[in-house]
Amino acid sequence: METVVGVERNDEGKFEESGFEKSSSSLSSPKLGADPVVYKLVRIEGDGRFVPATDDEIMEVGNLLADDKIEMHLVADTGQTGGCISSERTSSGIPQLENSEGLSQSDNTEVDAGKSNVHLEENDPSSAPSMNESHINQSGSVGECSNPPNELVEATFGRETTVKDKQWLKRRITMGLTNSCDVSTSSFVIKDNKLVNKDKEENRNNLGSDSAKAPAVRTVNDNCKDSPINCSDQIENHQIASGERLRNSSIDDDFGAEDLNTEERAAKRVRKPTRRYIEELSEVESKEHSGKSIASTKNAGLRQISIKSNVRPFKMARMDSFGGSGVEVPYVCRVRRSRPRKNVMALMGFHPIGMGVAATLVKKAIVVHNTQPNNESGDEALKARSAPEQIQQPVTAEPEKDKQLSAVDSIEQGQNVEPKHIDPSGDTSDENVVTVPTGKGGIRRKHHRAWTLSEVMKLVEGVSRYGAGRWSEIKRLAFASYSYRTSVDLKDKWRNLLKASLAQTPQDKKINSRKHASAMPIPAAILLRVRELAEMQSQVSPNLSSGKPVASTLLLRSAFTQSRL
DNA sequence: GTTAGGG
DNA sequence: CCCTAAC
Repeated sequence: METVVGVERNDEGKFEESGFEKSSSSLSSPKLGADPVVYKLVRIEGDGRFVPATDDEIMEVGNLLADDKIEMHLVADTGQTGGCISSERTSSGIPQLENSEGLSQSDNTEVDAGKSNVHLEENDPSSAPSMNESHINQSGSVGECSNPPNELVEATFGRETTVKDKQWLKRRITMGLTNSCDVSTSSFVIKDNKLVNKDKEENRNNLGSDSAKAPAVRTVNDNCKDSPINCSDQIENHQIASGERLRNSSIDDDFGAEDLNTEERAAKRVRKPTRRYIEELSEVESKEHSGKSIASTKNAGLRQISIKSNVRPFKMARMDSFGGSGVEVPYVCRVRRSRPRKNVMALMGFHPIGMGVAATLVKKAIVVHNTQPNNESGDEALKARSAPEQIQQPVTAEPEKDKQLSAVDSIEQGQNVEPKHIDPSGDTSDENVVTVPTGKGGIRRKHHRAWTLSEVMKLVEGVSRYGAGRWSEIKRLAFASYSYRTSVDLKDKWRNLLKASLAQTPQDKKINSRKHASAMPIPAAILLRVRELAEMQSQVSPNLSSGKPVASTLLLRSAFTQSRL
């Protein structure tokens, strides 16, 4: 594939943004400032080397420039997109001439600040070149990011373009523009005089004394800034990274889009796909594409992520000593940190014998390790909680912890041993077991601690007092004695309560009637209260939420004492 | 370090 | 309950 690209350079060979002048035949002779810049047309071969453009090519471009001024106007708009995206390198491997910052900062071009007013007018001699140049500029940068402009570039500035193609192209361009980067004329900074002033002021602010030298192209870029949402949204479809960059850069000094953005975010906290999600996705993808070459240029970015994260788990055996005896413990090392227990346990399942031994031995070890277990210190609890994560860390994991953990896992998995004394956080008033072997071999989580009614009560009360969302507050004040409940736990529990309360109300209380012997039936009164609170909090603005415990708390209390077993 | 949300 | 992203 070969592409014809315009490359501008001054005498030193340094890339500059500038006027337009072709080396061999001058298409137009912009009377720019004192700094003469040569604009060269070159073709870039597949291997990335420059080849001087033939006269034909040059003529081609020239015709285009001459014929389609209006098109060029539009093209300039596309150019903004290019400017906005501005990747570091062109798709063909040449270093990008300028990125948007470069453009805005380049002070080599003498452009009268006032000129920017007329910059976009069709007949302005200086406008055409600079716009064209911005287009060309874009030809590199956009290549990676969005497809339609890419087509445009290849067709238009490739040398094998038929007239017919061009016409089609025009339509494409126009349509693409209206769709992709909606720069409505009304919001055109340039044409509207007031806005122009504003714009100029902005330039001045941003560039300081350099404002007078602000290159014309910057004006073009500013257009994009005025509708960054449209731009960025479009772009994000193609490449998130670029979109992000654009968004960041354009938000900074943008005035119009501020509220739009906040509005957009106010709705809900936006989360980008989690690593797990990506990984899982990549797993699937990699299965599908296992044989194919990975390096197809499109989607290269995404694909790369896939590749990186697509690290296969591998097993290895490790000699570990539990309570003095050496036991070979299968070990899973995944780069990705995620629920390890399942993996480990699954593996364990394949080595029942070894596991058995390990389990028993480990049991000992654990007992030893937990000689001082009965303190309620939150630290202990937290340590115990977070400990399992270490098991998946490669060999570097601290052996002690590791031991302990694998041990716990084995026990869990194993023969229903129920070492209550393992309970890391000691026990509070009414205690339940750490591992609850549910009838058919299912195992409750190690750290699982069923919510007692009293806890639920406290939670509800806390929420009513401090408001949902102030989890740390609630934890600190209402759950001071329950060290094993983290604020996250509170939050989760509240979420569940909410769900329960909402699910329950429509169909009266089947919950109570049903025999949930194991699961603590939450008294309807509490659920009711939960719903009440939820409603309140959703309606009342958060600043009022710090209000009163409300009388119903008392009712709740009585309800609780009654329903207590 | 906290909070929100998905798993 | 865990994990992770957003704040």
